[in-house]
Amino acid sequence: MEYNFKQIETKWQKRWQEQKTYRVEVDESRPKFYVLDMFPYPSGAGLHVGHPLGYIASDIYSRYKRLCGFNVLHPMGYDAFGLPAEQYAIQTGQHPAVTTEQNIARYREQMDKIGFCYDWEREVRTCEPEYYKWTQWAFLKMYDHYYSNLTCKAEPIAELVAHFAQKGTEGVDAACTTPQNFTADEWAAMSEEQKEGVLQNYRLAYRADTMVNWCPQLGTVLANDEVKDGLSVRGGYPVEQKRMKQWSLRVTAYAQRMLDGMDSLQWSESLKEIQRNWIGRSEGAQMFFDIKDSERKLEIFTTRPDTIYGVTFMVIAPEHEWVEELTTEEQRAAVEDYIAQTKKRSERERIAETHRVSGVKTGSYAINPFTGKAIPIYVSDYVLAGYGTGAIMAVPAHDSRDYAFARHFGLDIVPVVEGGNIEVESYDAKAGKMINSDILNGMDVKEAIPMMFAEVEKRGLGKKVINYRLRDAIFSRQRYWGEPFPVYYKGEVAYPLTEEELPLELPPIENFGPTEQGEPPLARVAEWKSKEGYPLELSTMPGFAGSSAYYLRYMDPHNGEALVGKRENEYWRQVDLYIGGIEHATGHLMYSRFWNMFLYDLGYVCESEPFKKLVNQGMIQGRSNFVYRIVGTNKFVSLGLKNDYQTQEIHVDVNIVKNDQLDTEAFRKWRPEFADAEFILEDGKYICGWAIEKMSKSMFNVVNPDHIVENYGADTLRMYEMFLGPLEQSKPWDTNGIDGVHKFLRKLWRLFYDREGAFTLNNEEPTPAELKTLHKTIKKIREDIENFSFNTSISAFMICLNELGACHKRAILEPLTVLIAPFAPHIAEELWEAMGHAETIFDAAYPVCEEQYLKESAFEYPVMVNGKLRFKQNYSLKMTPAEIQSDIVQTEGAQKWLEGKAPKKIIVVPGKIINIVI
RNA sequence: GCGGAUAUGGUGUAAUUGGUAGCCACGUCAGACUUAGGAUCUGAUGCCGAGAGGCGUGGGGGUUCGAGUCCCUUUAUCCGCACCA
Repeated sequence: MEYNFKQIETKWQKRWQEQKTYRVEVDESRPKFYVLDMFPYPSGAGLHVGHPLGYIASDIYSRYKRLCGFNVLHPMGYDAFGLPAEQYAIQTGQHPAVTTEQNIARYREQMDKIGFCYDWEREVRTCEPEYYKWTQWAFLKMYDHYYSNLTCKAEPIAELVAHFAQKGTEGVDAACTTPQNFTADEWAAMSEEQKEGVLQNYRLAYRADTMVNWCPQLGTVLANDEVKDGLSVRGGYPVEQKRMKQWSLRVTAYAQRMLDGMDSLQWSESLKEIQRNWIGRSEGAQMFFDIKDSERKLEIFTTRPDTIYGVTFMVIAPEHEWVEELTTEEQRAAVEDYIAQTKKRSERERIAETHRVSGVKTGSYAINPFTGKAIPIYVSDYVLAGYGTGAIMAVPAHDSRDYAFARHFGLDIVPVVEGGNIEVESYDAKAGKMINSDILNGMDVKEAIPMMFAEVEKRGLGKKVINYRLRDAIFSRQRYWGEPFPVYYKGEVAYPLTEEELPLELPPIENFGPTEQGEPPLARVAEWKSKEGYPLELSTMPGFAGSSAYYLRYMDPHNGEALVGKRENEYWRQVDLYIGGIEHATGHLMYSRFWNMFLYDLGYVCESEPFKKLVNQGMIQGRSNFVYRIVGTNKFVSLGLKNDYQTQEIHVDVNIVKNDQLDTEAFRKWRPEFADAEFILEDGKYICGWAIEKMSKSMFNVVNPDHIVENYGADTLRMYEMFLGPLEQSKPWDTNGIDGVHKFLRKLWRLFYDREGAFTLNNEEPTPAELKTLHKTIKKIREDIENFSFNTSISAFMICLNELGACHKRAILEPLTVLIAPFAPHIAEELWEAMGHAETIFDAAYPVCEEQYLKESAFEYPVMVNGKLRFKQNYSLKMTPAEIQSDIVQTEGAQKWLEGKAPKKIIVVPGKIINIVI
C-alpha cells in the first residue's frame, strides 16, 4: 500500500470533527496554555499559500504543548467588519453580511483542508450582535470612566463629578484634552450641556472637535495608524487634515503604562522598538518666555534647556492660538498671507516639502529669561501645532531645523556647546563642553541638562514635563459596516444607552453610499432612533474596535452575562503565545493593550497585558515565472536561448510551471491567444525565467493552498511551509523543493508498510546506535520547537530517517510517530492507529514529550556525524602542560601561549585543542 | 536624518553559540532498474586547478592559538519613524 494522503487526510479530518478531539474546557487540574493566531479578515480572494504560514506554526506549537500535557486553548474566528466588504457593497448593492458570510465559508473550507486543531465551538465573528454587544459594552465603560494620574488607573466619572461639585478642579490630576480650571460654585452654575462639555475632556471615550485624517474617497475619517505618507493604508487614497467633531479613545492616558508594560513582554526587540517609537516619549522642560510690551507669557517645550543661552529667536506654529495677538500691524498682511498659503498645502505636500524653509516675522519679541535679551518671534510651519505647546525656542547652533531657518532669514547663530563646525552645519549631539553660557560654562552637556531642569523650576520659569507623540485614537467612521455607537443625542449633547439596551443592532439597509448631504449611510434609516425617539449616532466604530478584546471572548464565547466569566478568565488569564504579522504593531497591538489595561483597571480581567509572547511570522512573497515571446511572433524561446532573439517577457501562470519547466500543453490551453504557440526548446524542455514579486493575481504567481493539498497533501504543505526557512523571516514561496518533504513522508510510510502493503513493524530490540539516533532526534526537535525553529526540526527528522535506514522496530518508530505528530498529524494518526492504539495521538499520553525523557537523551560521548567524529557536548579533560605538549598540542602558537600556564580544562577534538580554560 | 534587521554554494538554508564552514533539502551530473519516466534506488556536487594544492561566509581593518560568530569601519538590501523641538 502506497502512502495515500488523500484518503488518510479525509479520514482523520472527519474523525477529529466527529469525536470533537480539539474541544477544550477549563480544567483546573491541568496547566493551561493559550495559543492564538491573529484572526483573518475574510476577503473575497480566499487564502493564498502565505496566509496559513503563521497558522501552521501555531498549530504545531499547540499540538506539541498538548502532547506535553497542557490543556491548550487554540481558537479561531473572523474579523468580519471592515471596508472591503462595504466597498464591494457600494459597487454591487450586495449586502456586506452576505458577502462576508460567503467569504467565511470559503476560508473555513480552506482551513479545514490543512488540518488545524482549532476548537471551532469557540469561533467568534466580530459582526455578530452577540459578539459586538461586548464591544459596545466596553465603549460605554470607557465613556463612563476617566484616567486619574493620582491612582494611575481608570476611575468612574461619577467620582470626578462629585469632586467637581465639592472642590471644583482643585486637586484633580487626570488625563484630559484641555486642562480645566473652575471652582465648585462655577461648576454648580453650569448648564447640563456645559457640564457635559467639561466632562468630555476627561472621559476615556469622548467626543471632541479635533483635527482628523479625512479621506474623501473612502468618505470617512481614519486613525493615525491607518494613514501612511499621507495616503490611506487601505486603498491608497489621499488623506487631508480637517477639523471635525468625532469620537476618540484617550489611549494617551495609558502611554506610560504601555511603555512600562513592554519590559515584561516576550516580543521581538524590533516590535517593541516600533511601539516605543510610536508612543514617542520625551522628557523636556515646559518654559514660559515673557513677551515684550505684553502681560502674556509664551509657553514652549524643549528637551534642551541647556542650550538656552544660544536661543536667538522663537517660532510658533501657524495654527497657534496667539498668532493674531502676537502679530503687529506692520506684519499683519504678511502673516495672514503666510497662514493662508500653509492652509492651502495638503498634508501630502507638506510631507513632500519637508526641507523647504518658510516662515514670517510676527513683529513681536520675547525676552530670554536667562539673558534678558529681546528675540524675534516667527511663524513657521516647521513647528507643529499638535506637538508640545506648538511653540519653540530656537537654538540654531544646535538644531538642524533651526539652523536652516536662521541661515535663510539671516539670524544670529550662537554656539553654546563645543564641537562640530558651526560654519557649515548645526551641532546637534548631546555631548560636549558648555560655552557662552554664563552659569553653565565648563560643564558637560550631560550635567547641564539636569542642572537646567532644576534651575528653571527654581526660578519659577516652568517645569519638567514628559511629552508623548502618541495621539488619541479617532474612533468614529462615517461608514455602515461596523459596530453602531450605543449613543443618542439631545441637541448637541450625547447620552449613552444603558447596558440593558445592548446590543444595539445594525439595521439592514440597501443603499450603502453616503447620503446627498454627505452624512453616513445610517442617516438613511428613518427609524434609527433611541427608545425615546432621539436620534442615534450615525457613524460606526473602526475596524480595530472588534479586534481589541476578541482573545478574551474566546475564553468564554457563549457567555450572555459578561464579556468573559471570572472563572474562565482566571484560568486562561492571557495569551501565552500570539502569532501574527508585524503590520499590526502600531494598530491592533496598541489598541488591544490599551483596551485590556482599561478592563484590568475595572477588574474585569486579571492580567494587565493581553499577549505574553508574540512571534511575528514573515511575509510570503510570490515567485513569478516568465516566458519569452519573440517579438512579433507567437514563438516562445526557452530561458537559456533568449539572448539570441529579441524577446518580450510575459508573466505565465506559475501553476502550469514545475521546477521552472513549462507545461507547454497546458500553456496552449491557458489562453486563447497562445493556442497555436510554438516553442524553441533547450534539451527538449522549455525553461522559464523567474523573479520575486508580491503575490498577486496580476502577476499570475498566486499559489493556492488547495492546489498543494490536492497534489501533495496537507501534511506535505504543513511541513514544506515550515521547511522553507526561519518563521520570522520573509521569503518567497517556491514550490520547487516541495518534493523533498513529500519524499520524506513517503519514506516514513515505507518504514511501516512494504511495497505490497504489509505492515512491517516488529518487536526487535533496538541497537545502541538506533537508540542514540532516536534520543538525539527527540532532544533536538524538542529544543527546536521551543525555539520556533521549525525548519531545523524538520531537517532533524530527515537526518533521523537517513540514519535509521530500513529500521522497522516498534521501539524506535512509535516514539518517532508521536514526535512527528505536531507537524504531520494526519499521517501520524494513521500510523498510530496501525500500531494498535484505540485513542488518537492527541488524546494519548506518551512519554516522548516528558521532561524525564529529555534528560535520558542527553549524552556526552563522541558520535559519528557524516563520517566525522564530533563531540556532542564539550569533552573536558584535565591534563598537565607536559601532557599537552607531548600528546595534543600541535599548533606552534598554542604551545607558545601555554608556556608557564596550568590549564584546568582542555576541550579537544582528536588531534587538536579546541578550548582551554585557565 | 534617527532607529531596527539582514548579507554564507546555482537555490532555500545549517553551523554544537568563539572550535574541522556548507548539515538537511532543491537543482545539476553520473549510474542502476525500466517500453518509458516528471517514479524509485545508489553515488558525486562550494569555487579555481588535470593534479598537488590554493581560495572561500558582502568589502576593509582589529582582537584571538583559533572568527560566519566578538569589536571598529564601509557597502548593499529590507523594514519602522520622521520638520516630534
